[in-house]
Amino acid sequence: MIERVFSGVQPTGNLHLGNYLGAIRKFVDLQQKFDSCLYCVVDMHAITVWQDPAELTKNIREVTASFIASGVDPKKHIIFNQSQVSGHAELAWIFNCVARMGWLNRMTQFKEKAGKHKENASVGLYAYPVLMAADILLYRATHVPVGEDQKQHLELARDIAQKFNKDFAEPIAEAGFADGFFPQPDPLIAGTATRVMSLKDGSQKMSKSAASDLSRINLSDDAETIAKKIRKARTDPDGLPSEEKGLEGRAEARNLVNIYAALSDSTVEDVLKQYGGQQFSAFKPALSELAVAKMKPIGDEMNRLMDDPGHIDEILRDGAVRAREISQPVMKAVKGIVGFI
RNA sequence: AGGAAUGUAGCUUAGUGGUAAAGCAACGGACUCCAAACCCGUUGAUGAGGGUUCGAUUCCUUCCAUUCCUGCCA
Repeated sequence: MIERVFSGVQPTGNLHLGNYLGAIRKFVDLQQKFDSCLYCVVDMHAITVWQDPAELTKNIREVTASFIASGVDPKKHIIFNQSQVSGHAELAWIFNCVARMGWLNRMTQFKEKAGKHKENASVGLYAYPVLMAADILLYRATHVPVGEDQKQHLELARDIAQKFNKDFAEPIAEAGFADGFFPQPDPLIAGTATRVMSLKDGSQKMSKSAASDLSRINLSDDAETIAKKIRKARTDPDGLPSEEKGLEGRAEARNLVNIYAALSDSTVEDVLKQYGGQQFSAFKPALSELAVAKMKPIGDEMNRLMDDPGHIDEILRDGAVRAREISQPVMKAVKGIVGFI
């Protein structure tokens, strides 16, 4: 069975440094290691909470642009948006009938997102993890880069794959698949998990929904804005320690060092070796120079790409065609297995 | 499906038939190695439509949304 990576990013709102360091940038490394990578703009997941249609269109293009600007090769691998490949929806329905309500009731992310108003959440939000399982298994993907918060969803995908294999063991065997039809997708925990925290509160993840825009660095921020945000980032009264241990209990300081390490492709240890003992007034300008140097080319390239939406759409269309080539035989087999004519 | 209640700023709340108030949040300044806290300042709201009235955020009415209770279905 060939190894294949599937990863999705939701086109909702602003992309920020956390999205970049936590996900998008990793795609570039993965495309060296795996022959087949699918990078999917999951627009169908996005609408589990209401999206303004015009904004959604723009956001789909923006995420696509961020992939390309970050260095993903849309020729060698596949960049596409989910809704153009109907197999996602078709397989999700079949999986809806495989997955059990009890499994979904346990999903912590639904509980968090729906909050106290569970009755008011969309059915789609509830069924979200099933669609995600379909995304992965539609391509019989073997490796899925996931963050901590998505681990539970991946486990559900494994459960669904397993139950499908078991429920339809006989027709699967008849179709010539000896060890089950769907593989068990594995999580890809990429090296140092870069968790980028809010610049205003080191205990919160950097997020597009935080009240203050100063808490995040957007991919669309210009050099001046990036510098300002880093200058205003929260710290503490001490200087930088020379060893990692000195960052204990100093979430904000650690976050800035983490960001520096991630952007410079080095380690926290190396950064502290260089900046240990220095004041934030020295470190912050260095960090902001580094951030601008790394982020600005990406932002510029995104802007350039966004100026020609037709070109982006063409890339997505081409990706969708190739994604369909992989998924159609899978879908055809699945339909046969469950007994559809 | 029946009944009840609520709707004021991003959030939590006040209030009045005559310029809509506060706390938190946000933003700016000051302070600070840079920040935080404190201090100073700024932005920002009556769900939508209709009616009564000189004047409606307030009274009436319709709609919409939300919350609670009861029932029905699964």
